[in-house]
Amino acid sequence: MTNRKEIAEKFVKYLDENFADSKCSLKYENPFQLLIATILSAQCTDERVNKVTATLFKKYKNFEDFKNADLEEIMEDIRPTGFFRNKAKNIKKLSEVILEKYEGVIPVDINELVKLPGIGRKTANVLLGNCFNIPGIVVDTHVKRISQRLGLTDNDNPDKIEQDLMEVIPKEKWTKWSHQVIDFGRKICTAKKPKCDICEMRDVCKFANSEA
DNA sequence: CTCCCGATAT
DNA sequence: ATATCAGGAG
Repeated sequence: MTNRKEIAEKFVKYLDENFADSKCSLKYENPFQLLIATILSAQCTDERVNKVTATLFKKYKNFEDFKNADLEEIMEDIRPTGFFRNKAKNIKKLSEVILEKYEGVIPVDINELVKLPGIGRKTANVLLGNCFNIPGIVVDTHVKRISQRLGLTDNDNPDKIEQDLMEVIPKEKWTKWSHQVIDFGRKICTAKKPKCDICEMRDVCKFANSEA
């Protein structure tokens, strides 16, 4: 009998041994840049986001630049990241709100952040964890898939998955753990053909044991 | 639940 | 051709 807490402990240990130096793979120099980069990262690889932001941040250096920019032009500038119409609208609107309601300062509070257009708990937790040292579990596509495969959650809703994970992962590890799971998801526990043969979690993994 | 959406891997 | 990528909003 291996329960969730035991699986979580084993997983934390495994990740620390194999993904010790995982960190944010989005490139940024300040909270403004990480916020924009994370919005762009929805359903897009970080590699592509980095390619776009490399030139994007030379043109747009702060929220004023996005607020004053033409919407159509922002769309073209971020087009390769996909969902470019929604993302451009959200970035422009969010820039206006931060300037007008928050006096140009990003609110360091998840309950305020998620009120902003285009920002959900995933994006908010990325920003808070990496720029402000506020622990948060980032439930993205990798964390969701792997948590379900390992049986760390039975839920499909990201908010509920986040709650389930907060119960079994030590709070001080939340941010680091999220980066580690994402690296694990990219290299071992991939969506398509997971490398169960070389995965040390195999013996406690429902998914691995349900495969042929 | 659906829609938004381009680029790459399989 | 289809699945997938650091999701969020209506």
